[in-house]
Amino acid sequence: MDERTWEHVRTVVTTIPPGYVLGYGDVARHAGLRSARVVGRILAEDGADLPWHRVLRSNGSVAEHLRHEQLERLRTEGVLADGGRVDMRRYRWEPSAPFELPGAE
DNA sequence: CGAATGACTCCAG
DNA sequence: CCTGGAGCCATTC
Repeated sequence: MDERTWEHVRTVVTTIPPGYVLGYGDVARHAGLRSARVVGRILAEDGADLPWHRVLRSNGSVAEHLRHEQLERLRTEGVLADGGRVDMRRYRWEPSAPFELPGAE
């Protein structure tokens, strides 16, 4: 793994504004990666000082061992999870359209 | 080098 | 909408 790759991932994750989230796959794309698993691995090892809680699965669920902490952190930012599941359609952050009205499906 | 593992994703049923 | 099963990528044994 190149150092640059890690930097890219860190940059993307840090860029996600509070109140919004991204999927591992999304972060992978923005960072120029092709695998979401790699993003997960990087966050697992180097995500301690990053807003890693703003990254979740594409379906809005999160890994079991992180479920509690992650959902709690998101909740403090206004991202509410229903049934242990976050509404990606509502909170998903798109760099090109961050001004989409919340709740406006 | 092959097999197992994990903060994942997609497709079928 | 929920479950399984297969695919994927990099790392570790």
